[in-house]
Formats: sequence, structure tokens, C-alpha cells
Amino acid sequence: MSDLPLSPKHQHILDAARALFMADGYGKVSMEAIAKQAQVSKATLYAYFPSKDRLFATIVGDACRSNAMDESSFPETVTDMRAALFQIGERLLRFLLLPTTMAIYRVVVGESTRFPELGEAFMTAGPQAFCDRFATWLTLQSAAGLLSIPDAPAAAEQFAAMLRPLRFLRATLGQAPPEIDDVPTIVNNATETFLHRYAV
Amino acid sequence: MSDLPLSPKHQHILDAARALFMADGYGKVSMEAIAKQAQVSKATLYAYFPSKDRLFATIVGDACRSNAMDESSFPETVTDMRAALFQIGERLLRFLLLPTTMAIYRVVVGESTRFPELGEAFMTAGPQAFCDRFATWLTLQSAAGLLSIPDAPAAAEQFAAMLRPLRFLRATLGQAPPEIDDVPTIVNNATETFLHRYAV
DNA sequence: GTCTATAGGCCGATAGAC
DNA sequence: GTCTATCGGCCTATAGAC
Repeated sequence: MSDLPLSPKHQHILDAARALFMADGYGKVSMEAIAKQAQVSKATLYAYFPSKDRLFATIVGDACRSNAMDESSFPETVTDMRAALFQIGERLLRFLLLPTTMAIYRVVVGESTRFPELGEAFMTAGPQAFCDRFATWLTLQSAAGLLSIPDAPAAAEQFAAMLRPLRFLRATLGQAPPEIDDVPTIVNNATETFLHRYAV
Repeated sequence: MSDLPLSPKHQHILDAARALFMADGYGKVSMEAIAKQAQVSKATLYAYFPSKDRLFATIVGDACRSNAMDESSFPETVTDMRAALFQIGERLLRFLLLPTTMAIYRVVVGESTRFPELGEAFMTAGPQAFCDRFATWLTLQSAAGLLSIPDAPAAAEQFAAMLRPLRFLRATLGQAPPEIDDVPTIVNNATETFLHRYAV
């Protein structure tokens, strides 16, 4: 949230902790490993962060708040609705498949019992924020006569959900190659189904 | 897999370990806690299972293989396609929302970096198995002229995906009440969209 | 502020009595 | 087979020197 300039050491610690926590979760990472990665001693580490819990919550909470799907992801003027939906879907799916995004999801799900507040921060800043913006955009298109949508939030969620087939779940579990070559196929299929339901 | 009769003590250990692992994941649960819960000593625990890793993998692997969505979930003769799809979807969604199912998913996702083989077992026995059966069923309906589906596996995945909107994600993160009253709404919406796309 | 060194505790796993 | 008792190690967190 705050963009105060942090000392280089502070930043190094944050970077090291982020890398390790995102790769291995909470339990597998020790404060000793973080100190080593950040090239400081454990005592210095504890001078900056009062506990492992706090450091973890800070890292993951911040990561949740850095969302790449803001308002600029939705075109203002639409001439070709199919192309517009495809563009939105492709951008979202590529964002969801980023290693960073997948890592955050894995960590939040895995530690949701230990840190329930992270689940809330993740939902609010991530999926919920996207669907809210998308639903607003859909309502505008519907009002402009370009779509016929009775329940915009539900429609937004359906579209987003269709971008996560088995292939996506496999990536979540770390079983898919990093480069996904069938993104267009998935997005096309979602767009097609969406338009069959909600086109005018 | 094997249905050999296990000794009561063996079963008690499995039950205790399952309850604890499913509730708190791998790292938070100690062998001491499992022994205490099963009312045996740690030494006895280690007489039955060689290590914590093995015990965990056994528990989660077995849980993945106990899948509630088998062939009987798909009606053989269909008179009302909308009703048939609704029935399949409702059964799947209610299964997905079971505390046990959610717990398995959380644990598998959270420990997928430590135990990659669990992710594979989960996918194969769970989502992949369902989508395979569902795609087969869809192909039959398509051949019978009741649906028009170019790509049955993709259609099956789309339908399953539409059953997991934000509300479902919230449940995954432990933020939703156990009783979900809007299951019919979600399933209805998915069925409707699916039929708009794939009805004859 | 930053280090080395260590306290203090919990955990996984085992030895040995019964 | 089952127990009690304990080892060895790693962890979080801190004290004290510089």
C-alpha cells in the first residue's frame, strides 16, 4: 500500500522471503533460509520483522494486492463484441497462468486455515475485484444494446470460470509446462459459449 | 485399493491421521498429535508407518481415490435433457462442496510442491475421471441426436467449470458457510448456458 | 545496525524394557 | 506389539559483543 522508500536491506529481505515463500509455502521455509538468501543474519531479519508469521502475512498480503487486471483491461468502445470478449479473456487467462499468480493461489489455499485473513485479502483484491469490474462493463454493454444479460455478476463469473478447465487445474498442481500454447483455444471456446447465451 | 481387513489399531491410526491432516495440512500436524489422537504411542505409530511422509501420502492418496462421481451418476435414457444436465450438475456441485472434498483439494494444492505425485493421483481419480465419463456420456447424447457437440471433452470441462463461480472459491478458502443454499441457482445457470451453446 | 552465538523448545525417529 | 524415555537435529527468537 504505502510507497515509502524502503532501505535496500529491507527490500532484499522482502525479495528473498517472497521468492522462498512463493516457491515452498510457509512450513517448508525457515527464517534461517530467508536470512541466508537475503545475505543478512537472523538477528537482522528479526530487527525488520517481528516474527515469521508477520513476515509471511506481509509478503502474501502485498502480493494479493498487486493485481494486474485493472480497469484498463476493458475496452471503452466496442465494435466487435466477440473480439472484445476474446481480448479480455486472453488477458485474464494469461495473467492467471503466470507463475507468480499460480504461486500466490497455491500458497493462499494451502495456508488458508492458518491465515484466514489472507484468503479474504486474496478474494477481495483478485477474483472479486475482477468480476466486479467485468460485471460493470457487461452492464454497460447490455445497456448499449450489444448484449442481453439478465444477471451481470453471474455472467461475469461464468465467463471467468470457463477460462479454468482441467488444463488450468493441472497447472495449479504444477503438472503443466510453463508455456501454454492452447490459451486461444480455451478463450475462443469460452467466448463462443458466452455469446451463444448472452448475444442479442 | 486393497480391501484387506486392517487391525482396529491400524484403522484408528488412519482415522486419526486423516482427520488431522485434512484439517491442518502436513506441516502443522505432528506425529505426536496423531499418536495422541489415535491413543497409541509414537513408537507404535512408527511400527505401522515408516515415516510421516509415507503416512501422509497414504492418507491423501487413498482419499483421492474414493470418488463419489462414478458411472451411475449419468442417466442412461434421457427424455428431458435440461433435467438430466441439472441432475448431473447438482450431484457434482454438492459433491465438490462436501467438507471432505474441499479438505482434500486444499491439502493437495497446498502440498503439491512437496508431494507432486499427490497432484497427479488427485487429477486422475477426480476431475479427469469425471470429465472423461461426462464426455463419454455427452458423446452418446450427441450421437442420439439430443445434443450437438463438436468437442465433447471441451464441453464437459466447460460445464464442470461453470459450477465453480466465486462462491465456490470462497468455500475453498474457508469463508463460506457449510450449507450452500444457492446450489440450484448455480446449476440452473450453468445448464442454461450449456444448452444455449450445445442444444440441437 | 549488524553480527556471532546460543537459549529454549518441539519434532521425527529410535532404543530398550516389558 | 506396545510402551516409556530419549537422542539428535532443526526451528524460532534473543542476548551480547562490536
